[in-house]
Amino acid sequence: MSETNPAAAEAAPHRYTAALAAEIEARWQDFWDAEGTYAAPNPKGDLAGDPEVVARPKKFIMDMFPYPSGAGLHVGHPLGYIATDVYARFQRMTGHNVLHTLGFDAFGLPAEQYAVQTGTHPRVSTEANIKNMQVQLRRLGLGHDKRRSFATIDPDYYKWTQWIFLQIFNSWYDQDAQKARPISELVAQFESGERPVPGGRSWSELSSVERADLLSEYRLAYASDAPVNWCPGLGTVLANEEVTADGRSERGNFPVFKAKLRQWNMRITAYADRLLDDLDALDWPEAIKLQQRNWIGRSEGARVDFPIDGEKITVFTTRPDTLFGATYMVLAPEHPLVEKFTPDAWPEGTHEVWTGGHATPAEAVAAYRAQAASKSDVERQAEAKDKTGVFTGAYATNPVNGQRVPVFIADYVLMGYGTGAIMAVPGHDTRDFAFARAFELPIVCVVEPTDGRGTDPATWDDAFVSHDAKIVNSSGEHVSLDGLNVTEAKARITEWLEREGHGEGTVNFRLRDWLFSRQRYWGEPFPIVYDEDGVAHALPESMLPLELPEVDDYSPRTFDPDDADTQPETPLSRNEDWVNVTLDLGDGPKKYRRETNTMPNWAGSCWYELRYLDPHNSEKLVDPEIERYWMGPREGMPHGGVDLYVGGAEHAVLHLLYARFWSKVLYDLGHISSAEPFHKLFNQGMIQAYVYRDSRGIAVPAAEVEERDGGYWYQGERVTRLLGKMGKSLKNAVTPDEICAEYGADTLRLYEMAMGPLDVSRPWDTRAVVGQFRLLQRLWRNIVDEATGEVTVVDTDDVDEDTLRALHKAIDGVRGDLESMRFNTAIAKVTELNNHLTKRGGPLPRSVAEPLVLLVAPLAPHIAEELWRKLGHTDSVVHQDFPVADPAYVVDETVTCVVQIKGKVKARLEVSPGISEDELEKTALADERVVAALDGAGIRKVIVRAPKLVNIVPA
RNA sequence: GCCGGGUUGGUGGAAUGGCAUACACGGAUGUCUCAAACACAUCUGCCCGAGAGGGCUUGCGGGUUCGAGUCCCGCACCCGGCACCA
Repeated sequence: MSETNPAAAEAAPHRYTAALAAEIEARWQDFWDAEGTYAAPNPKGDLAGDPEVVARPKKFIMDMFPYPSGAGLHVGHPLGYIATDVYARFQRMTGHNVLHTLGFDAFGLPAEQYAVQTGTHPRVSTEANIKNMQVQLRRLGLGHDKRRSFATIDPDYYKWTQWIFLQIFNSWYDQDAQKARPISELVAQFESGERPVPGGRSWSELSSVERADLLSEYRLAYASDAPVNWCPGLGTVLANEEVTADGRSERGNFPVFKAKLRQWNMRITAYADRLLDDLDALDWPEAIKLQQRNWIGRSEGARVDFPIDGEKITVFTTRPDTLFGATYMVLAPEHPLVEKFTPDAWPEGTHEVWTGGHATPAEAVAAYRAQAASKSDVERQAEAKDKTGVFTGAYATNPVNGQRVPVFIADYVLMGYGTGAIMAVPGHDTRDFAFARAFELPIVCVVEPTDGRGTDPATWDDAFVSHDAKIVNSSGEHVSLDGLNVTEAKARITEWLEREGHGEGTVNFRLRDWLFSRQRYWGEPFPIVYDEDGVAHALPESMLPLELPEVDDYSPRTFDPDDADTQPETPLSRNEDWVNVTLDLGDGPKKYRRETNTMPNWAGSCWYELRYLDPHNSEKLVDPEIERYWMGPREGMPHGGVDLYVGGAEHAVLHLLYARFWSKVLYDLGHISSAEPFHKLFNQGMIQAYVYRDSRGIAVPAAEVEERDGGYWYQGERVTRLLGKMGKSLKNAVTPDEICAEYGADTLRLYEMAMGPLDVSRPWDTRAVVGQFRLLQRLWRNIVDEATGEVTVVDTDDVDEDTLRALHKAIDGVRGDLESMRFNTAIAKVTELNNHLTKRGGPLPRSVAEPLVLLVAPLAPHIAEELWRKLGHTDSVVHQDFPVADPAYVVDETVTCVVQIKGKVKARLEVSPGISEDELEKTALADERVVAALDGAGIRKVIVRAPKLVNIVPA
């Protein structure tokens, strides 16, 4: 609590109060800014500095940068920033050149929506939010190199985002070399004939449109028609989670249609294998690696062609070994071949449940498609248990045994995965089994069950799914798999399929290309123009940055909510002067139309680590020497990258995968030396907060809830307590500003670090913050006289053993804890030492006070800086060496040895740490409590772990 | 459903297979004070017992081990993520 009693303030005018903390903190924050205390020198360029510091080992310590929201920060936001700051400070004190800074991820939807509502330009509101956040963050004493900060909306920054887009646009993936290469090298291959042009003509015979279309097949950034959730009523495309279960928009409740839209894509799938393989060398949490592996979703299998009417349907299967058990096929409802094979009438004897009650196949297919299209993806998935579908009237042929198999459409098959078609093996696939039962389709057993259920599928309740069993009933004229195990059968059948031209072994990925355009205003404009033939051209580097133009209205044009045949009209497209331009792209002035989509929010965060290194470089994205210095490969980090990247686990796949992808392209093209952006990743937990709800379930202001009689009360009414997220809507937000005002930033920092291990979520408890405040007060009082403000430390060599041991044990423990980011236990060890010193009383020897202050410095930098100055030093505590423990004092003079009998503690002995096992055993067996407890019983065995433990096992 | 993580006092949490409950919050008592606050000191897992002391205890049930919060198997519950992935 802040000091309010005048009498007490008079008695202790120099007590460490909130007011004094505020004064100290403001003073040192000003000092650090003025001195450039946290400036990290580059080896060259405008940020070059002290060669001695540059020569040290480097540490690049980074946070996931924030989006500057209008709501400002609550105490949950800075958790990671404080952690990286403590770690960075520790690294500075252990001889490293530390790069630590923070920028802003400032393009995004909230600012645009605010602009639509208020007419305020997104730049205006965003920059105001950034300013506000900078004030809040500065108050925490974060040691950022502010020269390196930027926002992704700065034209100097997004110039390079656009430049990278052009690098990607102007590249293709060479499958032989397994790397990206400039598109000009592909053109040269086509020109020389080294690579044949599809269709048999020569490159010079192709029109410009044909050339552009061909290159588009190769470019790493390409435009294509992609299915999207189009909402005419809002005039925008929606993400899946913005669409309700019944296919309407969450906002406004308008209908949403699946529409094809010309969109930019990034060919991230070309990198699937490398993104997967390179994970192995990264120091990331296994859980996150696993999520990325699952997201990429590599599966080995085979493509199999099923002949139909002289053509074929190609399926992907991971179980080609079960081909003899394929009794029907299913296509995704959107599959383009469906119309082609749908006959005019139902074949003779078509089963009634197959037709869905429709008179013709065309009618049935149309009805099912309409029904599927009206449902959202979420709903299609929600109804997964009840298998729906309809017969197309067509039959294909199973290549392995020549059997006719009916072709269905069903929405459990997805157009976006594999080939959009499956062979159904109901005997050995759970979903196929359910579908077959619903539609009375034949089920065949081709994998011998190992669970005793027998080989008659009619008696089964579910499919038999196993990868470790014998193949049966799989013998045909041409090939037999009987008796082989699953793995052998896969190899045998794949070989057969390839030999006979019915298919091939293949690898399929779940990963899809990255949809890269948005119909928004507040994003990076594409540096792309279209000529009169509609061919896309890259702007030359000299025309970058392509700045966002002013527009009258930020809202997209809306349409009749029910009119599916509309197209989005982007805000940028309305600025005709900007859109229609005459440019000279090297072949004289010509008319062009600009691309009017903008890049997604991810773009700016895909490469920002690189710009921190060399933020003002106007010639290059980053100077190669500087990049190699901070991020190049090193011992233990073969792909290079940031030394530590801290952020929330919610970015496990998208952001981290996209950033890895961009790194690899830039690496392939020779722009950077690091093939991975983030060598070590750490996911901090969430700070949760209690949510109090009244009897109607409405959240009540958490700050006004009282606890008494074992319950929680708000305005006399009993309320219930649950753990939830912190935020405005749940009325439980606590801001760093209020904690700083009541206790100071050092207390807030300590509390956030002391709450628990950094990687787990834990609830905020404002009442408990005072504990860390008391720690700082006691620390202060151990060094400063509260009445006079004078330092009480004495210069003496005469320090008691207990204190030396307490000090060096603390140094040893805190060092290890900070290195491995166990900040909570580091603080506990500092507390223990400080409590020892409080209890000890008397003036502190300088040789104890100084290391104590240095131990605290990474955690509570302001008070440490103040005490360091009071102790007579004129240089900043930030660049002092972290104390090193004297091993002689880390071990105790005597240790407590526990004597157990059958694992139960029966006696404790004080012994020397160096005691031998024999002597310890003798001492233990001679102890009277042990003798009494053994009560004459013989001894079977004695386990001795000197000097801590003896365990006696009686006969 | 699948994948990942978790479950330790009134609360947040600590514990290389070796004294379970460090450190902090909260609580109790005392010293100081006219009184209170602050500070300092002592106590504070649960049960039995006046006490000495004894028994029990890391979600539940098994197992491995001289010894398990920690390793293995099964179950329950909680939190994330993914989801008809062929």
